[in-house]
Amino acid sequence: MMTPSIERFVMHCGEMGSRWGFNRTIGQMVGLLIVNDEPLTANELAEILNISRGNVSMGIKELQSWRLIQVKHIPGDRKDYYEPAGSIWELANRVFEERRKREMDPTLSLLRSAMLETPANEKEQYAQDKMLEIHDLLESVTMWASELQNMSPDKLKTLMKLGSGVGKVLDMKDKLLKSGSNN
Amino acid sequence: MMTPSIERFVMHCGEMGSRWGFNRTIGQMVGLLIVNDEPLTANELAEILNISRGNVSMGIKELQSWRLIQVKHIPGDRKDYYEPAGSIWELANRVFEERRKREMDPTLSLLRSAMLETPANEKEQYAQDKMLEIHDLLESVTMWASELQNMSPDKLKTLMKLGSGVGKVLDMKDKLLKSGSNN
DNA sequence: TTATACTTTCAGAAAATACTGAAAGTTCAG
DNA sequence: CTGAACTTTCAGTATTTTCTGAAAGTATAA
Repeated sequence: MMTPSIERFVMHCGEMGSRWGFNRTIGQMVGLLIVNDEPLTANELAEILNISRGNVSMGIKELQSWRLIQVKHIPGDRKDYYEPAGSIWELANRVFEERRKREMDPTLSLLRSAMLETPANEKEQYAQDKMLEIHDLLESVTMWASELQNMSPDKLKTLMKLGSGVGKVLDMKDKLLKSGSNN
Repeated sequence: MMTPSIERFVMHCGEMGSRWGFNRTIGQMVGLLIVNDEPLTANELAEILNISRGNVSMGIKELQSWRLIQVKHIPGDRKDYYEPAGSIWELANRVFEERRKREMDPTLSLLRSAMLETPANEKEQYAQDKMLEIHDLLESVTMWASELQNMSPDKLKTLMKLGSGVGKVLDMKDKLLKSGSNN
């Protein structure tokens, strides 16, 4: 049903699934939909991956909540066909964003409320200091990440190609600003 | 044993644990060690978190493999005391790096080997094209991430503060290079 | 309306993961 | 060496997560 190299890829997605934030089956499903050259129905997914129809249905719901797949209707066919919701680049962005929401936002919100309390003693003061440090770091990172995500893909790609070269560009910027301030 | 606000933070770390790549207990352990103003022994961890001594021992091993905690010996005391292995910034870096290793490197290596195969038909050709796209994206991201991690924290912080302003700096760079090429 | 072709839901089963505690291992002072 | 103080290991158990399949739900054609 799958050629060996495709199967290897799909199974790998399954194994990595839980590290990427979902579970085995869901990893396999999205992997398969990405490398398959045409949309698949829920029944086809179940058959190809050897999992129950119910499991596929739950997986689809989850993948839709991540905005990674979408329904495609084929004229004259009542079945729901599924395909990736965008290019690889877009999918990667969605995973990134979704994980940010799930992994950082709740913590940020907990920390914000912790910052409002008045430390009752030395130990609490120490703890609050640390929490503030974490809060500030998390906040810069999330803000930066969301700003990067709003940049055009082209610019982002340029930036990535630049690599550690950004350092040089930053230095340049400083010099320019300094000489600019003399005007 | 813990003040309410500290307990709230530690329990939150437990709940987020699995999203961050470890499990509940390990999340609690690292959370507690971070906000506690002094190193703790394995027995203290077990007692404060109400978990078995054996569980603590396994958690310590895991946290050491992430390079998030380290042993501290107190003169004249045979017990092993544990404390965070560095500043919040350093810890965050380690988590980031470790996750990159666990979440991207294996996939990159699978994809590299998939690129060596010769597609047998249309479907395989399509799959290989997609895999190449994923490969290239993952590769740029990992390379960029590791370059950023090698930058000095100061520069990284400047870069983050700059936010989407990097776009402007990039434009500036282009202009400078262009005018520079006239020399 | 009914039959058909499809999808979703969810209770219970199966599988995976995490935890306990007792036993074995280590280290070191005396 | 011996025993006390500490740590690690791991088989068995508990908990959590995932999966199945049958029943219920939905939509449409006739």
